[in-house]
Amino acid sequence: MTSSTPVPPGRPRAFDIDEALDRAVLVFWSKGFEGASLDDLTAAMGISRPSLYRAFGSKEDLFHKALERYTEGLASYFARALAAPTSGSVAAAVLHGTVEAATMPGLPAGCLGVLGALATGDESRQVRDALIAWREEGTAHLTRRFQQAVDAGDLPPSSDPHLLALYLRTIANGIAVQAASGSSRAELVQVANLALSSWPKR
Amino acid sequence: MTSSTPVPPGRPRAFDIDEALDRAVLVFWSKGFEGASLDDLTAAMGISRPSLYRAFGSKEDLFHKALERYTEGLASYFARALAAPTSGSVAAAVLHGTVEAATMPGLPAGCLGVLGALATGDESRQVRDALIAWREEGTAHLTRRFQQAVDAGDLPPSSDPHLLALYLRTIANGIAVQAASGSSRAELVQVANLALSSWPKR
DNA sequence: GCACATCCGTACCGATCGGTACCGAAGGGG
DNA sequence: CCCCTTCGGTACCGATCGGTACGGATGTGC
Repeated sequence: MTSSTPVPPGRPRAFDIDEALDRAVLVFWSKGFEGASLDDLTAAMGISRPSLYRAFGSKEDLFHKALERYTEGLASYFARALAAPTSGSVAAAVLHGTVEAATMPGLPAGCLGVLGALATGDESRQVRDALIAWREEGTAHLTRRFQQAVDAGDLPPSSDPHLLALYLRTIANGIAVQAASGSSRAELVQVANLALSSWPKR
Repeated sequence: MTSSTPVPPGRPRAFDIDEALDRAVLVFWSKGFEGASLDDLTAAMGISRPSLYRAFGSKEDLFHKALERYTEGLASYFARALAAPTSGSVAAAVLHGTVEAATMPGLPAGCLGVLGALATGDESRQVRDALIAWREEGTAHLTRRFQQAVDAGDLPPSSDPHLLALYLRTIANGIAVQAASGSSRAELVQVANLALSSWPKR
């Protein structure tokens, strides 16, 4: 059964193409497509620039192959979640899998599929941090507001104001990404209402 | 009362600085900080490159001023929402305001605070679209799965499989942004569980 | 009307971007 | 042993990036 490994002519490749692809996944994941320069990629992959182009075609081709590998690897929880027995267990598996994959120690935070065209390069890190602080400030405002609500008896004493604020921020962030992806206002209003249905009753 | 407008020496500015800032907001909003080139900005603002630097300092300074103006303008719904009478009405005002602001006809979709360091320039539009398609595919899978659940009696017949799928995607996107912003796994697990508490019962 | 300060825009800077021409090296097939 | 094919890296390409030097224009204060 040598047909599965028909030794190609010419000088053999001196690096493991899958291992190099794994390195590329990490770079795109943490820096995004635009933020990942060829120097970043070649340095992480341990190969030269022409080697990258021979093996993967172009930066964009490389990104698509990295996304594919990410889908079959670190994001494979999604496919497994679809096979869960009930809709509730599907939903739980999707969200818990997302949380787990987005917060893996030693790996970039977040999801390549969301941040790939979104994350930023080194040069504008200050801007990115400023925006994180901007969103953080909003969360802090909400936390204080919900603490007042607890104090006023408007929310059950068992409520966690910070959790509620973080919950709202998360929904709002998700809505922003969905809107930028083309979701309609009517759809997102329904999503918002569904998210609000789990709000604690007084 | 001329002290409030002490006519400065030198040649007066030939353009309205606030109007130019509004144009800059739209550019950063739709293309992100890195994706917005100086040519994009100067073309939209109708001023030359040195004029931009004299009036705003640098590209980064301009971004911060644009973010400030966005906060006080199109994102002012957030400050108003905090003043709503009950926590539930705060939450509803925040999410509905987010949806409305993120889907304003004639304005960029999404939120400058989320997409500012995230959106992409023209050059990688194909990559961005590919990622949108990637997330869309996931939503489609979930929709089919939940349709099966309805057919099997696992979900109430009144359930909307597409809405449930979109809801999950939105939460997952928000979780990814939060994770990239530094939220811990423990926090996000709580957020996920809260989101799951509104899942329809059989 | 003259000095001064600021604005205007053209035309340029070095750095970096993604991508490639080129040539020596390393393998298999005849 | 030679040819062919592919891989290796150096050194380069044009384009674009953010940022600025500079000289002419336009206003106020003396």
